[in-house]
Amino acid sequence: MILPEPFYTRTDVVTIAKELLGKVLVTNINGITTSGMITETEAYAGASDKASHAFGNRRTARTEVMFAGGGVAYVYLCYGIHHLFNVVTNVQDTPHAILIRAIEPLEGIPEMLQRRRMEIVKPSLTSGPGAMSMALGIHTRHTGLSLQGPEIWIEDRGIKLSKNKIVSATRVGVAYAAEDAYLPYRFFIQDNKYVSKAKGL
DNA sequence: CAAACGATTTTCT
DNA sequence: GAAAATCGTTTGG
Repeated sequence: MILPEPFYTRTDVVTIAKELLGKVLVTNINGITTSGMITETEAYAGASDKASHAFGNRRTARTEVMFAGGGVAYVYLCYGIHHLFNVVTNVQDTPHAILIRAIEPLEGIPEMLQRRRMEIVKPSLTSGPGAMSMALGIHTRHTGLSLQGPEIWIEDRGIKLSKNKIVSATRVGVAYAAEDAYLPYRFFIQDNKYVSKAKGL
């Protein structure tokens, strides 16, 4: 089943980040369906989180979509090339978001390989936020889209993860965020090959 | 209007 | 393991 809007509009972004592990992210772009199980996420707690683009309720053209109610996509460009896919959570005017950092490929693997210009499947296909977005065909033009489909959505396929498989750690690439850089807001599935190897621990 | 920066990835040593 | 690449967004003049 597709995760309904109330799943996203809850107020505890950390809880939602943990629950997204094991769910399936699906895209249908230009008629091509690709999907994968979410293996790694990071929570960004809006106004009170120095690592968030919306820290202190900073509103710009780019961050505006985070101020919408939960259940929409926030896609932005980093380092000029990488499209990073986030899920907006919480209620309207509270800019919380969850960065999806890695997935384990399920459907449309040939298409993902083609988009990444790779020939064989290996963990680098979808481990890491920029790589994952490219494999799924996610583009900044998809920012603001509803996660109820028809182009991007997240499904619960009944995958159960035992709690000791969920590991928390510090977030990646947020050293500039001072004390908030040490918050354990990164979550991933232990022993899964499709978790980004980026520095972080 | 111009300059600096980064929630990363890839490639080379 | 370390360093470079690269451009939209943000910030300052």
